[in-house]
Amino acid sequence: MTAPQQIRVRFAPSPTGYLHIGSARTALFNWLYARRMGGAFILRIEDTDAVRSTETSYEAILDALQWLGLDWDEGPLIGGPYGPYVQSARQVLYHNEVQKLIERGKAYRCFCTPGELQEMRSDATERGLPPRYDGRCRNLPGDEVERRVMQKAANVIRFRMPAGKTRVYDLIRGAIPFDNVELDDFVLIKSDGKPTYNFAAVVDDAKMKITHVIRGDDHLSNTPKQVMIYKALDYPLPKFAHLPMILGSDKTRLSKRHGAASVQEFRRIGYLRDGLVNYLALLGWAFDDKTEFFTRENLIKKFSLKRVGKNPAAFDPDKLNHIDGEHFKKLSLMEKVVLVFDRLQEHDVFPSDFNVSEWSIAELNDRERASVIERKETNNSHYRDELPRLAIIIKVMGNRLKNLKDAPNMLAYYFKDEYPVDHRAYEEHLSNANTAEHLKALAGELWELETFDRSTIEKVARGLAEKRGISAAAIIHPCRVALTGKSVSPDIFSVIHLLGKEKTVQRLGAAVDHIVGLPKK
RNA sequence: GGCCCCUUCGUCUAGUGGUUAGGACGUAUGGUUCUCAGCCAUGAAACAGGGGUUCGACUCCCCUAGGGGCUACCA
Repeated sequence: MTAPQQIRVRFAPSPTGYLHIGSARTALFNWLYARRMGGAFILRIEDTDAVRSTETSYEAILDALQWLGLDWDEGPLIGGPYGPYVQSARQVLYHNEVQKLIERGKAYRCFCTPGELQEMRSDATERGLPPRYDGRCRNLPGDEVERRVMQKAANVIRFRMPAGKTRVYDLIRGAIPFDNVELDDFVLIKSDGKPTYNFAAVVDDAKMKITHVIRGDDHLSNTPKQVMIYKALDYPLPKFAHLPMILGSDKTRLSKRHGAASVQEFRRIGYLRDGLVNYLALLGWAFDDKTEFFTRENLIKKFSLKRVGKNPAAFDPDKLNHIDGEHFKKLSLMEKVVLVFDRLQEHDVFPSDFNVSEWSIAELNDRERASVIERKETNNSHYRDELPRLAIIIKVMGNRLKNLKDAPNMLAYYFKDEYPVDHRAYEEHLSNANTAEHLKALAGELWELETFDRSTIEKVARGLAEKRGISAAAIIHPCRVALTGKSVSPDIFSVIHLLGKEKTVQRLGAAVDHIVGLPKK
């Protein structure tokens, strides 16, 4: 009995842009598999495309992975026994390996120019043949090759594809047959000396002892070529698992025109990382017929490659919102407060000239009060005094605030005088002269209050309605629009309380002015 | 064009020869309420099409269609 070999998987992005949501899903599945199996998750940067690779992108990708919490066991920043983990630093390796192939007659130098190749292809296409390399440099005599290399003639190194068939075994799709003639004498080393993706990936995966290659579906057609390289180099073959693609709502490849497409965009919008991770896990994988909510620990516990599906999945923002919301809902009040607080700061929702006085902390229970006070003392933000009131606001908002991302817009009216306004609500509730009278009276009574807490406010408002012989709703609805700009909000008496006496009276006054200023009908 | 992959409600999916084809998102209706959210109740909504195999196909095979990928000195 040999000890079971350690599972090693890798995520190998090329630094040519932000971390795309599809790549993030690939990274996640690799990470989950590694964590599930007690294996190693390796990060490798495939920057063999000198033109498109950038340093900014490299940093953005690492940053996105860190934010997602997909920590790697070997790779950039931390190194490892099989480094370096950036392909541009592994040149020598590729050359040694390709040298072996040349010596074994499994690869050869090709001196064809891009122009010649282009001609070759259009020629073939014209004659209705598949465009392939015609093999004209396949059997150049050795001394001829040597002579041209000495002359520094530009050349690439091609794989000498043998005739026959190659079968790929995919963990998700089973056996897939390919005919080698379709594979072509593809390029291993470009004329700039850099390896192509197919070659570098194989050498690195082999040298890094990768046991499972889990990657996007778009690589499936590359796999037989890679299998041929493994065989030519006598490398042990890893297992392959090709994940279905993630598509946009129109079932075409997900891109910017579908809205957010990169991890950093979702982060900026305000999604919770665990919400995004949970949603991504559900794209192409399902644990059973009902479970959808997963913490990352549970994901690790339940993940398996066997339950990965074959069909491409369309990205559904609605469902993401829902899953994200489920994670937000599970947060404790203080966790929400901290998150929302930071987010409001990022969105400049705390203008310095907006002060709310005369509200009470009585709406919090003892435990909540203690923890918010502790939080306030340890927070060093300029706006930390807002924390207690924010805690009450979030409590009062309850499940109306479904996602963190909505906080700046939904809560703006509590913190500043410029907030989104629904004009239809104004027309509906703030257009009647009687309403102006009611609101004026309400403002007057509120202004006189000694104790400005929720129950007193409610008593006053309802009492006023009774005195004036109108329904409470006739005051409540206009009041809501006057104070929040919308026709929906939490319990209006709580809103009044949280806005404080001064702001409430001020906004009621503005609403009265608005009605009075309306053209007479 | 060639090769390869994929195809269950609008979307994500469960399902592995015999099920009223299940769940979730979204959506519709009613109830509760100061609005909304929530909650409760009730709906609508799918096996791409056609051939086989079989006593019996969503499930197995073939074809067609549609979508996707590869076909680069991109990854």
